[in-house]
Amino acid sequence: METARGTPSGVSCLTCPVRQHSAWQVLNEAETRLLDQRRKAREYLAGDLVFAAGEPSTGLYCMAAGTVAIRKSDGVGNVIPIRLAYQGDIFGYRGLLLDARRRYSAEAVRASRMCFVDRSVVGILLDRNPALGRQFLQRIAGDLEDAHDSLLRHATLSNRGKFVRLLVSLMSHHGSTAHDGSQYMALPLSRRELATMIGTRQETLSRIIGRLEEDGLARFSGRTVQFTRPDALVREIQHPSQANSLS
Amino acid sequence: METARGTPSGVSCLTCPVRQHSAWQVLNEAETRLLDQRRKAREYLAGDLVFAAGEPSTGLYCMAAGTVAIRKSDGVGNVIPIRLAYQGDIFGYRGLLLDARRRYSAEAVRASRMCFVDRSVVGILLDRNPALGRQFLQRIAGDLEDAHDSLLRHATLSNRGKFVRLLVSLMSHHGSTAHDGSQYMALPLSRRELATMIGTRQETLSRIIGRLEEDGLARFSGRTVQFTRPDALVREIQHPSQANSLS
DNA sequence: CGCCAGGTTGATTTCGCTCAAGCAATGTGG
DNA sequence: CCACATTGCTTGAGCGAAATCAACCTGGCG
Repeated sequence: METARGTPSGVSCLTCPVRQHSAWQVLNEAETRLLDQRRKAREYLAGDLVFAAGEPSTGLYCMAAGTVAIRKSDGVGNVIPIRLAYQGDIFGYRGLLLDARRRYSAEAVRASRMCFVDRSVVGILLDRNPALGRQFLQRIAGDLEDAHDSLLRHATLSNRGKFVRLLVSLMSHHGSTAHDGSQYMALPLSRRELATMIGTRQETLSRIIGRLEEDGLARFSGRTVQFTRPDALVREIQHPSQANSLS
Repeated sequence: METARGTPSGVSCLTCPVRQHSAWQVLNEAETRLLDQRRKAREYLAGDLVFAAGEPSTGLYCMAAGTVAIRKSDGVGNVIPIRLAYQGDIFGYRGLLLDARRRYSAEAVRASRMCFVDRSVVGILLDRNPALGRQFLQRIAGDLEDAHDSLLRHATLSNRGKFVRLLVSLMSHHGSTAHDGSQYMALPLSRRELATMIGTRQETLSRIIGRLEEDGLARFSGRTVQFTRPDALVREIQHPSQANSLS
């Protein structure tokens, strides 16, 4: 939680290091100033709910620091993580742009700081700057691409393959590299959730983890993971198995 | 193929029965006339490729009749069907709006007739009528929703459950109801493709089909399916299994 | 201290993938 | 018109992977 409180929230959007990587990059100075005046900085602790499925969409969120998990659930208690949002990511635009109720829940998995932008402000900016609409369109198209990639991988990869992919992707956001070339990170999700992301049970994941350790590819201890040979893991998923040889 | 040739392609967009259900519904008469003048009607036989992954996106397609399968493939020969497009559906907008190369392939699975609309025309219409952009945005968001639903079902449903869902959804587009309340249709895809849509092998699907017949829920013969008790099938997926009781 | 959530481990069974054979419908060339 | 190949689908046997059920461990917490 120190990370979130570390940076003061009183800074301006104009100087925000996040801006040039976000959808706001297309705004000019006047528009950015408007955004800055009307935004509301909010802080969340790990476990806090940002919004829940079924709520009306009142605005969108721009991540300044931390990690937020976006999850989808059906009516009978099944929940799957859809994606994680990090610094610079904007989320909540789907419901807002469609003027629909939230179909996902968003929960801070670390202490996080983000700016809330009300729908009225987004509407003004969209009217003034058509490029912003195109930005959001591209984000949604990117989300769609990700979802289809997941579908394809679910259909073709082994559980181990899926998990390694997931680990490598998480490492790219959460990881640090040590002096000896190994990489390490703190897992942002529980094993149970990691298991549902690859479509298996927690017990199965536990055994997969055991096998990865046997093979000397990674070391797990609580929430921390270390890739002892990062290149070997990357090679394992870049040289993928033809069709369904689910071995 | 008679279905496709049955309706003359010389009709105007203004009188097209498809229009009021499609994204074009927001166009006024002048805009519709422009669309009509610049569209190019094209005919495809079953098996014909409309576009392939990797091609540049030169425009979009509006289905007048028939069925088109949109598929995604990775680099090593794995292919999964993403969705089927029917009369009134528009496809190819993703690549066009993002000005990107095709990421999917589109193949006519029945003889089909569709109108091709060049990117220049789409650009003009988007500039003139902002509501059209919103229409496409909603379509993409809908596609995203579908993809996430698939992910959730893949993670939670049994193979049988997934197949029944797929059947019911296909029936809603391809099916007819008989005098005795039973429903029937001709399957638009091969068993192999149906199998990949639910993430299994064709042999497994064959056994699932056998079990459905044993249970007296459906009858299969070649490409035709009959739901003897449609309500029982719907009940099977509406009263879904809690969590992963993959029985 | 006992309780609980999160995680691991083990024993058992079910499921689905693989390999292989067979079969019906369709096509092809002699 | 017949031998033959091809394609789409079904069926069977064997086996490996993963789900299930259950016990157990660990650390955190009232």
